[in-house]
Amino acid sequence: MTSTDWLDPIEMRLWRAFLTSTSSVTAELDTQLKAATGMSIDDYDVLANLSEAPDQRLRMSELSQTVVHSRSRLTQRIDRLADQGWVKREKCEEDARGTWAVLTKQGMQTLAEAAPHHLEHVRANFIEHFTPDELEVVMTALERIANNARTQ
Amino acid sequence: MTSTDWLDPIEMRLWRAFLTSTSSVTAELDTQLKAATGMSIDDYDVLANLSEAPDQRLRMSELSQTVVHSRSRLTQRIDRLADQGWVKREKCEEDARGTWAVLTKQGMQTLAEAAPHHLEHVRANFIEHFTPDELEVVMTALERIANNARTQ
DNA sequence: ACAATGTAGTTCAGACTTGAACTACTTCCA
DNA sequence: TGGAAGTAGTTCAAGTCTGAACTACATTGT
Repeated sequence: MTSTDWLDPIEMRLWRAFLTSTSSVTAELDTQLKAATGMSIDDYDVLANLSEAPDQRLRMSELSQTVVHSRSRLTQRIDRLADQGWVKREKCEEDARGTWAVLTKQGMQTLAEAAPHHLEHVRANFIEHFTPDELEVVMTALERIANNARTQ
Repeated sequence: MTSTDWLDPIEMRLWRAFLTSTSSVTAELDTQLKAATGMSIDDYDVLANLSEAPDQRLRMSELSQTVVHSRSRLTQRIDRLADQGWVKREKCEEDARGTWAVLTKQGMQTLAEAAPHHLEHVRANFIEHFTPDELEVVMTALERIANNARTQ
């Protein structure tokens, strides 16, 4: 008996494809983004989420959930992004325990410069490999999984 | 203009769902596996791939591709797995530069003990969220992406 | 033959992540 | 109203990853 006996072959192929596609796409995009801009794909993800938030700001705890970082990991990422001048912290008035992570003007500009190049690579390495029908099905399924995890 | 202008909204939803589902599923499974067995999901992945290889062995470079690790990362992972007694290195006769990573008997046993519990969680956190039709479509699409990355 | 180029794997320093412990504030409820 | 329990965020040490530099062997072309 091998370790595969507990998932049938199709299920195992799905799981393997998920693991491999995940790792290789993010590794590839991370390399490209670092070479072009010096920021990692996780840095980009933080800046992009802040850029779309009301007032370009999110509470640390909310941001840590959306980018799927532990609290300490986010603390340290925001430290580094603040050193770069791309993000700043602001005290939260409504809750004295809280902190806002706020995108700076310079961070916004850096993101805007990085975006076209990065999204071109997202398209080339990921989006373009789906037919329109597949895109719809895969999106629906992965959103279900992402939402399930978020609410646990 | 925001960073999303370069992918249409559906494409962006797919990309976000991919990033989030990826991170949250692997984080969740990693936590569960570490609590149950002390090994990480990457450790498991290495052991599982070795267990299915002929003679329970793979060359370092081939293994580094299948688990999507840089060479130095795999070197260090195999160091740790060897410290645990789950894997050993053997010199490669055909190519004196080469090294085999070989699953030990103890590694096989540890994997066999870990597998049911782990795969149950893979099912609960991932597989069960797909309908049979979706499973087929998502698998096909993700395999295409994984293969594309492998051949670049 | 043999030099040039390529491939397999390791090493090392610096960067990053993990997870538990900690401070500070808030909420709950007797 | 006050103290017990919960939440927000940071700190720190130990563990892990990155990427460039390195050793050693193989292949290629002349």
